[in-house]
Amino acid sequence: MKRRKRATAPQKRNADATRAKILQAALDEFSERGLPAASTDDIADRCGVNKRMIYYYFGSKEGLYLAALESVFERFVALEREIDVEHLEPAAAIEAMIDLKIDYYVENPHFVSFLAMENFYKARHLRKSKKLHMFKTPLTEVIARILKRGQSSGQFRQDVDPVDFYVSMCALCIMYFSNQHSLGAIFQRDMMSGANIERRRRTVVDFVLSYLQMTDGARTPAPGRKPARQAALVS
Amino acid sequence: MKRRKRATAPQKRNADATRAKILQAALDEFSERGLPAASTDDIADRCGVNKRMIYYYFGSKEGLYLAALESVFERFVALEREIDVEHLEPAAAIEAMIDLKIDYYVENPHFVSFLAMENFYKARHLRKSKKLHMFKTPLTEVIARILKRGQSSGQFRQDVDPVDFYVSMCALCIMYFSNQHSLGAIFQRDMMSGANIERRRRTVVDFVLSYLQMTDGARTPAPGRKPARQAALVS
Amino acid sequence: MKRRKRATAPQKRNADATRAKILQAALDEFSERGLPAASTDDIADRCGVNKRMIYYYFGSKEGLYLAALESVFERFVALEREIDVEHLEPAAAIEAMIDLKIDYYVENPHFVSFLAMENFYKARHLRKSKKLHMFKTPLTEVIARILKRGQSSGQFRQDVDPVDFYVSMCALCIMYFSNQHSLGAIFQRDMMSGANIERRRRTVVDFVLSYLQMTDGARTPAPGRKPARQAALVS
Amino acid sequence: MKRRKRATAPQKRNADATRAKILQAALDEFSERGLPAASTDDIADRCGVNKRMIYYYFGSKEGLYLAALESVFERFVALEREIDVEHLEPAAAIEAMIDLKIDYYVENPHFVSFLAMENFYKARHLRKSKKLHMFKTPLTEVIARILKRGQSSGQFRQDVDPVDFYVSMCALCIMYFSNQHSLGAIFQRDMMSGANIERRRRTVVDFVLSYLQMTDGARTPAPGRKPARQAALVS
DNA sequence: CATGAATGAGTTTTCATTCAT
DNA sequence: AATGAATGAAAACTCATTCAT
Repeated sequence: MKRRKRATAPQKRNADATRAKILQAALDEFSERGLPAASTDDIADRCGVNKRMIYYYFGSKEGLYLAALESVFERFVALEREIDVEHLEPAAAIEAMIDLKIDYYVENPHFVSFLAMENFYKARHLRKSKKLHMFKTPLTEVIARILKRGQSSGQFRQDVDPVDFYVSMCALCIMYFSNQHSLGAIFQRDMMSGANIERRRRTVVDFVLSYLQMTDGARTPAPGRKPARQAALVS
Repeated sequence: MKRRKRATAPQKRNADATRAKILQAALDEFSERGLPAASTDDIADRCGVNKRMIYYYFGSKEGLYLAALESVFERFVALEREIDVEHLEPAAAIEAMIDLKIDYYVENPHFVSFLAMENFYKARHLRKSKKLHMFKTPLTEVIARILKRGQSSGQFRQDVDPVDFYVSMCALCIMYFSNQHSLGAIFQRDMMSGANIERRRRTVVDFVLSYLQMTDGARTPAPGRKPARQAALVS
Repeated sequence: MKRRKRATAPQKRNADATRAKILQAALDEFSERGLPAASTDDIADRCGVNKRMIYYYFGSKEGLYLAALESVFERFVALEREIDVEHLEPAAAIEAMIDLKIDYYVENPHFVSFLAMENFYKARHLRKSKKLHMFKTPLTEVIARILKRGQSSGQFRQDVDPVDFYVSMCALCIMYFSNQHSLGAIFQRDMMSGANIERRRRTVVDFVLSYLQMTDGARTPAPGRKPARQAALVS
Repeated sequence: MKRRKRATAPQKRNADATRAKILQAALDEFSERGLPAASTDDIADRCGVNKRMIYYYFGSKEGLYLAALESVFERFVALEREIDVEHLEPAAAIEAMIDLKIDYYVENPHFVSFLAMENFYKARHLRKSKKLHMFKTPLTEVIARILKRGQSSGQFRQDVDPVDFYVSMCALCIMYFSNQHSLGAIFQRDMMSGANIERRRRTVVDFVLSYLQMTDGARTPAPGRKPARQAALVS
């Protein structure tokens, strides 16, 4: 049904504004419906801009997706770059980072969606991005410094790989949000209630600090452990 | 990407086999391309079955997706139901469960994909499933029993919520796999190498047991912690 | 979605019964949805008979339609053949025929539907019927005899063509029913209420008898009448 | 019945013309084949317009059907609105209206087809039309005024309901055309020959004026009339 | 007689993209 | 810079009909 006349008047000639509007609409559309289901018609409708402009500014639907993806990652690493925890106690610094992440995921569901989507597509587009090198999360370096401080003061265990540690911390923070819907459906909980999010935050902090403060080798090893089904891992 | 006239001979009349073939092809197609991008033409071609049969057996593309989703979850909970760790030491039992999960994710990338996809779509289809009640992971109960054993023997801390704990364990296990591509691209690592997977496995076990074995309140609290930006959580 | 197992057990071998069931279902389906929209699947479902049987007994969907059409017309002319009005006064005989028709249309909406449908399709199938000759309505002859009686007694006008008269009588009776939905929508009336049908019945009788009882030429002629736009009729 | 690649050159950009072409083709296709059998492919081919344009302008096949239906009705009531019979003698005015109708049906078989089709579908689409209120035929008011004039001059009977009368007049006019094919097949006549149409016209005028000019109660009542099978009408 | 499974052609509809202004 | 109109390919889905048992 011939899309009803937009209410808005034809665009003033304003390249930056138009571009920005399209990008914002793309962020919404892609994170709601995913790359293949997103429609250029809908994106144009969402922002009251002529569909042709998408091609003018972004070349193609995929070009627009890439731009949206990059913008999402840029904002994210920009925030991580801003954090200043060097003046805090090591444990407090770790907590601050966990807070940062959790707050970010709560407030930026777009990021969570794009990250999941992009992983579903095997990071096909992310890898194509010329800005990929900019997305190396700055936190790993911050973490490295904090770990060092905590280790030299004896608060933290010694054998921690920063990247591996970062992944663990991240996993504890993000999976709750990225998988909120299946968890919610299966456990019949509203994962996004304030109380549940706070509980999550405390659990994450507890997990991470427990790990860091555990004296190396102090924990009871599981006796007779063998590297389960190692064969399968070769593939 | 062209299709057209299958060369294969007409199907033998065998309802179960045909249904199963379609389902398997759907598993592959959906987990590779996602629900909207998956094509019924391709699914039919993949399994050499007339496209019409998809509608005969599953009613619609979405019906087929739901059937595939359910089959993926059924297999998963079936495995979790089989596990027998009651005879193991609590710590060893926990390790065994982590092994089970990690091995499963390594060997069943379909599951990881479907889970991510379904969450992307806000569990829209999962919630529609009449089998949803069957997907309540049996592990939470196993975990509850093991925790109790570990707690009464004094090995484990007291204040552990089984569901919350399950989510954490799960997060540590699965996020590495579900996000392997973005992590791999950003950190320039092959997350699926045997060595990396083994390292991951050890880290997860370490995280989880550290948490469980930490004496309650023993870890240094981050001084002056306040419930960061609680306001934002109200929404 | 693979049509759910019929509740009924597989058919007993009973040719006539099966044929009749299919025919009845076809009557319903065709008169509800029309020939092109009717589906053999639905017809089979409606009567709990295997779809293949439609082809066994009727050859094709169109063959079934023709059989349904013929059955509808056969029942109709059978009724008209039964009527006995020879013993009634001419006017009463006319009234009896109008009653017969109106009652029939009220009670057999299938007939009204099939007649409209078949006319929409330019009587394509009716003309193909080998039974067409049987459908020459017997009423025209009954009418001819009654008119003669009424004319010789001086009650009825002389210049009446039986077929033309039959068409008029029929029009007054059936159009109210065949067009009930557009009339109902436009005039916001429930054409099928008992009161409205009765009013219709009286009006029809009034129209028909007024016409028949009018002395030839008695009515005021419209002065200066010319055969409006005759040219257009050539086409 | 094959289509495929139009040979025609791409359309000039002219929204109104394209829309109009599609609508005209739809009028033809729908009135020839009916809503379900009509094909958007054929409609596009008929008017040399890209099939996609049907959806661009009308949203769906059903949207196009509704637009066609509305256009058919609009033209019809527009004509009825134009008629000016106030200056004619009452009887002549009635004749003029009958002429108008019959001429219209002869020249606009589309209207007859759409009306029959829409009634077959229980006025489903007509009722959905936002323009339904515009289709209340203006003739009923014209008729009311003429009847009043004829009644006060003593030419016409007193007890005439305008809507009921309109339906009768309409029935006498249209049924001959809407049912021309079954009547033609059964009576072996060419209903559309000029002579037959003229005879019809005279009969209709005769019927209608006889009814109107009949002195109330003057006609011989059928003795012992009882409201035949009234019970059946309750339902 | 009766049936469930299978087929291929055809249908509406959607979509990213480009044209002409 | 911006726009409404136009396009062709491909998508999901439907259907009458036939096969094999």
